[in-house]
Amino acid sequence: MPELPEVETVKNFLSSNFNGKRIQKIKIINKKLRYEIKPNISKYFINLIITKIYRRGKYLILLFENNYTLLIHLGMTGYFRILDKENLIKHDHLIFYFKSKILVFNDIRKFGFVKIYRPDEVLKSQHLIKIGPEPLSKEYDLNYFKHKSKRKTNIKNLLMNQYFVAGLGNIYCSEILFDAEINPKKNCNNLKPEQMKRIILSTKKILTKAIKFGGTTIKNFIVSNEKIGYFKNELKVYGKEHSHCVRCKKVYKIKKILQNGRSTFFCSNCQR
DNA sequence: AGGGCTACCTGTACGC
DNA sequence: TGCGTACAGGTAGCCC
Repeated sequence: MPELPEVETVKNFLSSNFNGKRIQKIKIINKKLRYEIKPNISKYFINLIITKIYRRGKYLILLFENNYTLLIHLGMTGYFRILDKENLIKHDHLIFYFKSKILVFNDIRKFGFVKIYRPDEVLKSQHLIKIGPEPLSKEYDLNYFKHKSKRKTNIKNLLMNQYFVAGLGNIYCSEILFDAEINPKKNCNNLKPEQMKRIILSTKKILTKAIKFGGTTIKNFIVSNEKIGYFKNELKVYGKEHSHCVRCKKVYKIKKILQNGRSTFFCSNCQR
């Protein structure tokens, strides 16, 4: 599920609720996620305060006062719930007990994970060492794009590649390319600088707007009762095959195709 | 080397 | 109602 705007929303939600808060107890319900949760996880974090919560790409990093970190990925269906009292449901895997709140990690498909790292190790971990720049940073600019887009694939797959730029997923790649008026099948070797510029600007514009709306709710993106997920109403092409294009107004021009086994949505009339 | 395919897991929607 | 199939926002490891 969660792409950069959703993970950013989760980060803000966790920060506002648990930054500076002390974990009293941790309970593993099911350790078998993508990677096994260390059975001795309590040993690292019990009675310690969360000092800062970061996001890098689609990853969450929780920093504790003893300098150990939790690296968390939500996979496709991972999410957090806050409870007043323990009230578990199917696919709850990990519980953090605070003084007055309980934080539960739930993940139906178990593609997510929770790993323990020393702070000097987490950025050098296999997950973070090779990923590309943050799309909202100054580093992701025309100069970067020119030098790193000399690839033998199409622009959709390039944007999906976390080593090229971190945090974009299947929804936002379609939305970004629609906004930039670029055909997702276009070979990234053939992009003109002017088109690269449009992709960069659209990336920043769409992500910024999506974060402002609290990300996109599709199925499993639940963050307690917070007002989130309203970018779903702002989607222009994702999940809208056979619709008319909101830009060129031609009917039935939103097509769904497969690229690298994933659905791509685009306007076959105005994305060139 | 890097790009494509597949596996991982569970739920849902749909056709028959 | 039930069964089989396809598909769903993710990554990573294998293969060529």
